[in-house]
Parts: sequence; structure tokens; C-alpha cells
Amino acid sequence: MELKELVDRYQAAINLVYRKVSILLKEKINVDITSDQFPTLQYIANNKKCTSTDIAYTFGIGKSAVTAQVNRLFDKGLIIRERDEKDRRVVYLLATEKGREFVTNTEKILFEVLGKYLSNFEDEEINTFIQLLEKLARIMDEGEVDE
Amino acid sequence: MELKELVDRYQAAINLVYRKVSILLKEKINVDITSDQFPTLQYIANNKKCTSTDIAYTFGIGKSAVTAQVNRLFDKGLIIRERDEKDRRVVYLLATEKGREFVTNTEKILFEVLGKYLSNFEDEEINTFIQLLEKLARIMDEGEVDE
DNA sequence: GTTAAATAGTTCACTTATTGAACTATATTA
DNA sequence: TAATATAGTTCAATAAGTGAACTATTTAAC
Repeated sequence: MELKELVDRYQAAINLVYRKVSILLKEKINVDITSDQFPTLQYIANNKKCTSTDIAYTFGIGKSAVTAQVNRLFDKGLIIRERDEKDRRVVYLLATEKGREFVTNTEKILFEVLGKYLSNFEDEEINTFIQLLEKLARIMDEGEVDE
Repeated sequence: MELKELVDRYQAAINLVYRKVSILLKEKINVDITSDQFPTLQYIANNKKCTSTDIAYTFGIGKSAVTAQVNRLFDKGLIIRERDEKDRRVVYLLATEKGREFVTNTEKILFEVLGKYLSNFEDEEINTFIQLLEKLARIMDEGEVDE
């Protein structure tokens, strides 16, 4: 099969999935947080000793963009900052009780809907899909020279 | 397998892939266009009789956001607007020669890199992956009630 | 056929997101 | 100890998004 056709199909499909998940998030997030802020909060809640640098790397954005996002989450009482005692340059980001609860609730709703979609697949199909996606991610991560 | 684990793995992998493609775009796009503007321009170049409403729907954003994007692309001479002669409300978006060339060149570079990644996969793996992704997209699209 | 409702797109005011350069503070290394 | 690297913030600017109000046009109702 031709590469262009494959990429076109991939793009069309992945765009649609992304759009749906994004719309889903916008619909289901009832507190005042945007669908851009949620992934950041989620990352902070699910990763211990998370730093701004981690987030910048994970989401492929600059550190100053992270500072702005973190400020917004902080202002809403969803996260706190904590300096490393040994390396005073480092600031750890931690979800507050409110932040954790928010992530848990939102994930629960998300999982319900996604679970509904996934019920259309055989267990084996899901496994194959995830494994291939992870393989692609691994290859892209390794294929990196300058970083 | 547990749903949460599946979703976590999916998110981690898809985030990484998205980040890599985005970084790739940022690196390879040499003209003054952002990695957000490129998908819109690409959509316009690849779809005849494309309208603002199409783009808003495809990318899951509001029509006023599209107007702003379209203005930026127009200012750069990458697209033009053309009113429908029959239904004077409709404005078709068309890529200019410059816009088409730009998409072609960028896609070529993208395909080269993506092709390199895909060479790590068997043809059958790629097919299975795309088919499963398309199935997911189809299910999510159908699962829609209000729209 | 005129009125009412729907549709396509734009404008506007506002918030959020991102960039990149300059900066502070701290650690590392030469 | 001096030079360099790292972590994070601040700042000014641009891009991107929302939602409400608006114009222009078409379609539907009566």
C-alpha cells in the first residue's frame, strides 16, 4: 500500500478520535478547568516527584508555558509547589486533595464512556492495538538523536 | 486487563506519538507557519469545496476560531476565499499555488520520516493497526447522538 | 408572498496557551 | 574559585480558543 494513503488514513482516524475525546472532556468537565489543563493536572496527580521540566518534555512545550499552566492550576487550588530540600533549584508539583479528587472523578467518567466504546472490541484486538501503538511510540522515542 | 491500565497505556503512548509528530513538524516547517496552522492548511489543500464549518467540525473548534486561523493563512497568501454562486452564505476555502506547494513539500518531508519509522513494522502489522484505529474512529463517530 | 427560523460566516472582547529571550538562583565541572 | 549548566520564573508578544452579538442569506411556515 502507498505510504501517503496510509498516512492520510492514519491522520483522518486519529483526528477523529482526538476530536471525540476532546469533545467528551469539554462536555464532562464541570468545574472551571479547560480540556488543555486537565492532562497536565492528570499528569501531576499520577506522577510522584513531577517537575515542570517533566511536563514540558512530556507535552512537548516550553518551560515558560508550563509555568503559566501551573500558575492557573495553583490559583484554582488544584496543585501545590514544593521545593526539593537537597537541590534547591527543583520544584516538585503535587496535586492537592481537591486536585486528586477532581482527576479521579473525571477519569471515572472518561473510563465509563471509553469502556463503552471498547466493548465493541475483542480483548485480543485491544491488546494488539495497544501493543502496536506502544511499539510505534518506542521506536519514535528511540529514533531520537538530539535531546 | 483492567480498563484504567489500558487507558493509561493508551494515553502514554498516544501522547508520545503526538509529541514526536508535533516536534517533527516544528522542526521541519521552515516557513512562517505554526504546527497548529499546518493541519488546517493541509485539510484545505486536500479537500475540495472545504468550508469553515467543515474545519470547525473536523477539528472540534468553534467557527470563530476558524475565522481567525483562516485569516492568518490568507494573510500569508496560502489560501483564498471564494463565495458559492448559488448559496451566497457559503465561502469555500481553497489553497493557492503557494499553499499547495507548501503542503506537498511538508508532507514529503513528513512521509520520509514517518516511512522510516514504519519500516520497523511488517505490512500486516501496519494494516491491522490502521484498521483497528479506523474501527475505533468509526465507533466513536457513530456513538454520537446529539449533533 | 411575507414573516419566522435556520444557517454560514464574521466581529468583538476576553481568556488561555505558547514562544523565546532575559533573568534569578542553585549545582556541577574544570 | 571561576565557568558552565540546570531549574524555574518573568515578560512581551503572538496564536488560539470561547461565546455572544451581529450581518447576510436561505429555507420553512403559514
